[in-house]
Amino acid sequence: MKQTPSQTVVSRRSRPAKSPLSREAIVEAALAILEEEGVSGLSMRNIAKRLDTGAASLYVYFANTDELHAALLDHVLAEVVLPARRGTWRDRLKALLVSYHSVLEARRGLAQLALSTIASGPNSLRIWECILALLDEGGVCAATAAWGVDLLVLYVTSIAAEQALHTTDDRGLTRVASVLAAVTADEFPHLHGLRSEMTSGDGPDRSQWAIDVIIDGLSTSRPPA
Amino acid sequence: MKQTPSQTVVSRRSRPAKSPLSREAIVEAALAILEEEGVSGLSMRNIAKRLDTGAASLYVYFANTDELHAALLDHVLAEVVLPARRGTWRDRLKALLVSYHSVLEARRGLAQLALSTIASGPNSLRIWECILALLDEGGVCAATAAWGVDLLVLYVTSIAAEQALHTTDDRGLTRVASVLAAVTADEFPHLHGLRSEMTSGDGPDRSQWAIDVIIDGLSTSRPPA
DNA sequence: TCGCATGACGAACACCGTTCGTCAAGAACA
DNA sequence: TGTTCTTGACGAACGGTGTTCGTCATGCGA
Repeated sequence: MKQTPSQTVVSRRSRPAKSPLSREAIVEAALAILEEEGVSGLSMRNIAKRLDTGAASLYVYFANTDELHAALLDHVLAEVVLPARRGTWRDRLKALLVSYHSVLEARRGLAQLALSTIASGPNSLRIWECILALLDEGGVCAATAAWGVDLLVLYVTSIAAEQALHTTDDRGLTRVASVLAAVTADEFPHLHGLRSEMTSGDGPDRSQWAIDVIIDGLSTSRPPA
Repeated sequence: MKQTPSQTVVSRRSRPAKSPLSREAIVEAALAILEEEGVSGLSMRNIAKRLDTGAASLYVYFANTDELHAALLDHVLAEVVLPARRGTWRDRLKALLVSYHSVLEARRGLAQLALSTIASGPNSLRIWECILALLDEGGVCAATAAWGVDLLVLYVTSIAAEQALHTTDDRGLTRVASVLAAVTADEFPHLHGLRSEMTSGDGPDRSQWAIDVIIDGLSTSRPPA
C-alpha cells in the first residue's frame, strides 16, 4: 500500500479516514465483488484489495473463508420476504420459496455459493421457522415437516444454482446441448423426442413449476415410517 | 522422478514397464484418491503422483480438471443399475433413483463432485433415457417429464451431497446442531419443538422418503402451462 | 504519561491449475 | 538401415489461492 515504510505517512489525504474494518464492511465488499465478478472473484486477497488492505486483516473478523461465506449468505437471506398472514398456507409457502429463489437468483454467483455453504445464521432460522409454521398450518405432520424444510430449502437452492450455471456463458450447458443434439432416435428414442424440451423454459417458469411439484408431493405423502 | 538426467536410466527395474498413461488409468487413479482422501485430495498433482508422473502429463488426456471430473463422474455412473421390466413404473423409477443415490453415496466425496459437475457422458444419457421412458409409461406428459428428469436427478444429487457433508467429520453439521440446540421456545416455537427431528434420520431413510415425495408430486401435478 | 491490548498487514509457506519448452521413443518412409 | 516426424512424458515456471506468523502502530484504560 505505502511506498516506503521508512518515511512518514504522507498521503492520508486521499482516503481521509479509511473507515476501520468490520464484519459488516467486509461482507459489503464481498457482496459487491460477487455481483461484479461472480464467485470466482471472491477470494480473500480480492476482497481485501477492495478494502485497501491485506488479506491477513480479514482473519481478525472471520476464521476462514467458510465462515465468511456463511455470513455473506445469511446477510443476503435477510431480503427473503416472509409472506403475510393472508391466503392459503400453500400460496404463502410458495410465495416464500419463490422469494427465496429470486434472492438467490438476483445476485450472480450467490446460488453457487449457497450450495457449498451450510447456512445456519439468524436469517436462515427465521426462514426455517416460517416454513415449519406453514407446514404445520397445512396439517402436514411434524416429522414430515421437519424433513420437508430441508427438502424445500435444499431444492430451491440447487435449482437456483443450476440455473445460474446455465445463465452465465458456461461451457457446461453448451456441451449438454450439443450432446443432446447428437442423440440418435434409435438409441435413445425418448431423449431424442424431447431433446428440445429438455433445455427449454426460462428460469422462473421452471422453478415455480418445480416448487409446485414438491409442495404437491409433501401435502399428499404419508409420514416417514 | 529420476535423480540425474545426465546418467543412464538405471532403475527401471523397480517399476518394470511403467504402463503408459491413458484416460482409463487416470480415472482409476483419481477414483482411488477420491475414496482415500476425499474430494480435497483430487488435485492434478496428487493424481499424477499416484501414477508416478507429473501433473503436466495429465493434460495430454484431459483439457482441464472439469473434463477430468466429468469423466470421473460418468465412469462411476456406469454402476447405476437400470431397473428390470417388472413392477409398476413408480417402483422402478424409485429403484433407479435409489440406485443413483447409493452410487453417489458409496464413494466418499463423489456426491460433492457431482454437484459441481454437469454430467453429460454416455452413462448420464442412459439414465436420462430410462427416466423419460418410465415417466412416459406412467402417463406423465412429455413436457412434465422433460423437466422432471432434471428435477429428479438434481435433487438426488444434492441430497446425496448434503448427506455426505453430514457424514464426514464436518464442522458444518455440528454448527447447525449447536445453533438448533440454542433456539429458544418463544422466539422460534416450531423450530424449538422439532429441533431433534430436524437432524434425525439416517441417510437412506431420508432420501428414500424424499424420492417418494417428489415422485408423488410429479405424478399428481399438472403440465407446466 | 505510560503500558498494553488489539487491529492492521507484509512476508512467507504450501498448495493449486495450467502452460511451455524440451526430450525421448516409436512410426513412417527413403 | 538411416532419417525424419509425430506424439507422449514431464520439469520448470507463472500466477493464483488460503492461511499463519511476526511486527508495527494506534488508541484506550490506568
